[in-house]
Amino acid sequence: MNLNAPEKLTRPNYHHGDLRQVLLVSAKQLIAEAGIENLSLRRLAERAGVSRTAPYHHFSDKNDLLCAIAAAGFRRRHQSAMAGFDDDNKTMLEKFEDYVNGYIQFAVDSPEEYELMFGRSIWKQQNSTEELREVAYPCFQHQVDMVRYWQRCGLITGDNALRTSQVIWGALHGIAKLLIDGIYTDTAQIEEVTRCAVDMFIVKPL
Amino acid sequence: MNLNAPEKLTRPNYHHGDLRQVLLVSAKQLIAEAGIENLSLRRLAERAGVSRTAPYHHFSDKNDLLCAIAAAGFRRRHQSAMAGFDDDNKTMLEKFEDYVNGYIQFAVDSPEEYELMFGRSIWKQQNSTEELREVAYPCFQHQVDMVRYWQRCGLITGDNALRTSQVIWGALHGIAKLLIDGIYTDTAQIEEVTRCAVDMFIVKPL
DNA sequence: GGGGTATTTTGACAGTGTCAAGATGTATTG
DNA sequence: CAATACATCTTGACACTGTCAAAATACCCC
Repeated sequence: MNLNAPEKLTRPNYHHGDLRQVLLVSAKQLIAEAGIENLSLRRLAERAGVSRTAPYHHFSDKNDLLCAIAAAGFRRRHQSAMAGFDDDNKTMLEKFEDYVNGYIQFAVDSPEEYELMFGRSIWKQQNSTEELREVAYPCFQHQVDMVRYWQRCGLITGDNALRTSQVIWGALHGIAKLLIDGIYTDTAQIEEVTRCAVDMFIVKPL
Repeated sequence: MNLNAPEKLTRPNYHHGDLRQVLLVSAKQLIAEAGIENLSLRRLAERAGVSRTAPYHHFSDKNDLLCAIAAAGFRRRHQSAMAGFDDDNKTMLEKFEDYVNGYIQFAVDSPEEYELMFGRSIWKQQNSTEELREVAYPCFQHQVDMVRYWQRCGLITGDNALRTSQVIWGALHGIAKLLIDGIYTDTAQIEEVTRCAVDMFIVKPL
């Protein structure tokens, strides 16, 4: 019937079989290549060898897809952060340093994924999926727990772990954003800035 | 000729006369109402009572328009920051507190404008106009100068004003972003968070 | 096999930014 | 004053976008 249907040649079955997963990894690739703002469902479908509206049977929305990608990112990030913190061979200072460095490095290494995970598009005005929230909140909570630990160790001042954690996370988030959004243009200074951040937050030994 | 041309009725002259300015203020309104992502040149033109492509004779691009709006925002912000800092009736601590509070307040009061000014869309990959850069960089530089002042006063530790300023600005930027992007959902805590930030950055009196 | 459901497709609609050509004013110059 | 140059505005068009409705196709269970 339709002679201009190359996808039918590359795909033996009418049903794709694993479209949801393929869309997710393909979207991640597309985002890494061209940025979030250049991700379109249509191009995504084309890459998967599927019609324009096929994705809508696996994701209710474009926003739904973005939330799913972000949720995967949070899972990955959370595991990495926990692994770094639970390493008993490290001193508390090393743990803090690694946390700071790891946070910035994650953002710099995958700026587009970071932008998606912490950007406004999926968080503003009830856009976030329940799945996303369920994955992200433990991630946020873990940061508070770590800060509480460092406070009890005496590495960080203050007694309100939540507030302190909000400021520290804010600093890391802000530095990361200013870097990957192109405002801090000199990315060679990353190491110096993070070191300065660590110095400013820890209690100085006399 | 064209009977469906209501704009011709509301506008006596063929030439608008002040379209560039009207577009700027109209765009600012539209952004404040519906957010940056909902700003379209077409709706903007419609509001100004002008055809879709008329704006292109005053702004080469949508990006060009956004940069112009952001530049105006930087001018406003810069003046406000300078006025607050040059007030000789304030102690250095009060100046710092006012700077921090003013920064967060500016972002919370006009989240969409803040998003535009410091968002990636106009800064990433050579998107920024020369006019924007010329207005914004003094704004950034002023923050470094203030930090240097506070360091010399002994209010803030460290000897590298640039690095310290980058961390402090990062913290303010990050907190602001987490607030206005909807990740810190509890906006009632704003005051507490900013106070905590001030406490963490200043040298504590014994 | 038959009916129900999940999946995919085609068609369509309302948007978007932006380019090319033409129309209409204003300014300047001869 | 007339003619020419220039700025400004408009219409038409193109290639995109997200998303809905309806039809087609394949899979699954009774």
